[in-house]
Amino acid sequence: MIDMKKLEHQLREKDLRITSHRKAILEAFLHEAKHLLTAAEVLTLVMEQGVKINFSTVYRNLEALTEKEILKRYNLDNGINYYELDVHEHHHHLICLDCGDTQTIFKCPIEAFKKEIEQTSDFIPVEHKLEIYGYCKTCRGNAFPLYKKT
Amino acid sequence: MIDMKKLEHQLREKDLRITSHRKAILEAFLHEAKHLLTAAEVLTLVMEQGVKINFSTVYRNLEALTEKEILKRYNLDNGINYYELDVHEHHHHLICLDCGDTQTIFKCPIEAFKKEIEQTSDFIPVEHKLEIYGYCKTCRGNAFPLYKKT
DNA sequence: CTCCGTGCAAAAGATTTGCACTCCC
DNA sequence: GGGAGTGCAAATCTTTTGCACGGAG
Repeated sequence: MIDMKKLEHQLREKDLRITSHRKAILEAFLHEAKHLLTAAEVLTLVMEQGVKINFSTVYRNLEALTEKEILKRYNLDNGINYYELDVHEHHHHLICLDCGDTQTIFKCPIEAFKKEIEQTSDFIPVEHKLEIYGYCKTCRGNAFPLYKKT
Repeated sequence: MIDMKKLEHQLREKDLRITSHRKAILEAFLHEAKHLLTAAEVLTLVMEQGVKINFSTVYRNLEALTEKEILKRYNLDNGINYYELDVHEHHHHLICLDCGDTQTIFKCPIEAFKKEIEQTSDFIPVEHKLEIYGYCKTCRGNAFPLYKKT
């Protein structure tokens, strides 16, 4: 499993200094059950650890950590960037329309589809963006009155 | 096929007044080969028709037309909203990483996958977001030096 | 001691909103 | 003529950047 020790190792390996802010940010990702976090959420979580931090620092670190493939960035339907620890394994998210919680699924129906596209059209698929929105176990009770959207 | 006459009919039906700006905006969508347009592109295209228009008007109309299901909104990977005429038929887009052009595909590999999720997990899928990024016929020539991203 | 990292403030880019004026129905 | 639609400017929200200072290696 991934822990702070491994993350610090990765930082060193990738020429990123180990600062208290950096550690607090990664701590936030490690301890937050909800996998996907926005910059604002990261800021709050770091603050809650008692670490004073600025938005620039959050953004600059999210950027640096993403670039070094320690975090992975997702631009969801609302246009806001979300981040999670990069597990280096292709996956997608099930996102609850009610509580916003996310689950990860490692099965991907797109790879075969991409081959099909490549063979039947003039387009060369490279990457894809797939998110599935719906209702999680906890919220499905509240869901049914709304359960009519596409 | 969809034309201005039909669009005007839809406007009337949905209690939206037929204004010169509204018509110019829809005209832009009708005549633009590239299906997906940003607010900025719509503004430019309307201006090119010789119609003076303000950004607020563009945004307010894109919003109103989307709400009435005359347009459909997509939030792409870059976090910007794109719009197209709502054809009321489920489809996805192939988006060229080089020139930004989009193709529409009506085949969707997700529906079956959603059933699978519903049966094998506690999550109730409702809708999904899928876009496939790659290189179009025109740009695939330039593509190969870059063709290594996931 | 040298840069990388940080805070602060200001800027940037996309989008929204308040208010007064305009014009469709 | 009444209310939806528009222009303009200012505000919002997310994210980026310039510059001077502070701390990790």
